[in-house]
Amino acid sequence: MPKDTFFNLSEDKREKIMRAAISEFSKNGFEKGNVGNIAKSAGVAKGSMYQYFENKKELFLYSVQWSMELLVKKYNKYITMTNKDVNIFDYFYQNSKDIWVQLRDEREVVIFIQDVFLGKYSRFTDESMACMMKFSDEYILKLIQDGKSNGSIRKDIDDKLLSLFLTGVSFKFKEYLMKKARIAGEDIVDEDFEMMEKEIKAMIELLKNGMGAK
Amino acid sequence: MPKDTFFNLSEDKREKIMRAAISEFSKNGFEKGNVGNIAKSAGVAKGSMYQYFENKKELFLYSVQWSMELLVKKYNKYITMTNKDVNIFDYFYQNSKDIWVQLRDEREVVIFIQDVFLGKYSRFTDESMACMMKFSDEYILKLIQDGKSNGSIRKDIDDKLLSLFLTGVSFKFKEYLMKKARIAGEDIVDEDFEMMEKEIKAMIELLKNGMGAK
DNA sequence: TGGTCATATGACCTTACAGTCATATTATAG
DNA sequence: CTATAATATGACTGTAAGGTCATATGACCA
Repeated sequence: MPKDTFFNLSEDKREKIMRAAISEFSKNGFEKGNVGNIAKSAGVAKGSMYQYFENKKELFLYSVQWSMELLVKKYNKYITMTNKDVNIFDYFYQNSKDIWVQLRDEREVVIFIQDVFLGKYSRFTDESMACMMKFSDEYILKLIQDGKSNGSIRKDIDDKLLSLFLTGVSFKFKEYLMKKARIAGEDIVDEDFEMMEKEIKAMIELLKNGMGAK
Repeated sequence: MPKDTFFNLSEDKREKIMRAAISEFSKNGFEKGNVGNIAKSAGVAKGSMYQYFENKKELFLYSVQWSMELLVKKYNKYITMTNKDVNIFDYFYQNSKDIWVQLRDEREVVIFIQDVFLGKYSRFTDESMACMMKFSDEYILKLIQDGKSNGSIRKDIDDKLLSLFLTGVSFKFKEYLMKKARIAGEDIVDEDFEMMEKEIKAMIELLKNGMGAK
């Protein structure tokens, strides 16, 4: 957690610092990520960074936290998630669409967070991060159990394997969406959006009925 | 490519060096991976490492190459792959089983290579590595096209999406197998093997027919 | 205006390592 | 047995970057 000094800054300045950090870590990873650069991009002195954060690791971990909080605040990500009666396929649909929308105006933050989840910064088996992952895993598991009891998911396969199956597809598909977004560039047109929506639906069809010919 | 001096060493010594390197990079990643440590583990002087390799990056890249070659040599991985009439589901089955078997006696090498493929060392968008990935992607695509024409794979979904679907599951499942292997420890018993075989089959069932209730 | 406290700053310190090099050792040749 | 080339070695160098600190700046109060 950052020092008090950091929270005494204006919201604007804090945001500038965090965005600079996210950008640097995204580009160069944790080890090569340079605190001096971050300071420069944010328009503060390097020494100041150490008035705000204990060390580079704390800065990194707070970058993750800040990003998550930003996305939650802006898009209510986890509020929609905790609704009752969420079908796992609807969840997949919503989640994919969310990411696509978020990529429009929060490209860097979304890419950063996805990389964190995809294990690019795996040297941090930090508890807080492990906790986030576990939380997400457990949510999926719950959806699976619900799906089994309401008859939308087959019952003959172990929950753990179903979860593996779903998250595997999910991760890969997100990766793909992000690559597409990168190619599409800054502004994503409606045509891209329609295309992408079709692909999400095709993916759900595969999740439901598999790739084997019937 | 290492210098001539390296190839003048005995096979044993070369192996010792490469295994030391793989172990170090696996444990600490590329940036934190220490050439001095590698030298010490391999029982040579640090200076010698620079008689063998131009720099750390070359050492790393050759570690990848060496690992691949070892696995191919020991298990004919890519020879079985290029057989005619390979069904994509059989391929998945064989591939998963291969990894499990290989984990028994080449744990470190397999884990290293998997991490490379899973993008843990993603700062290396090296051509040679990108090439490996592309090769593997294209093989999958070919299997999908074959599957479509011989009627084992549904035709109403785009190849690219099918490939995404399959590799997503595949990656995640491999990750899972490796985690299990780590837990099982040094020696994997027959019971583990049977359990794992059941799980592979369940996964293939999901790939074929999906997770939706029928 | 002067005093006190919080914050900003960048020169400086420290450390860790990648990479070098002069020298020692060993192998090969004549 | 000597000369020469190839290789091994580890002390040394250079440098990048994380982290510190004495000092400057500015805000707030009396």
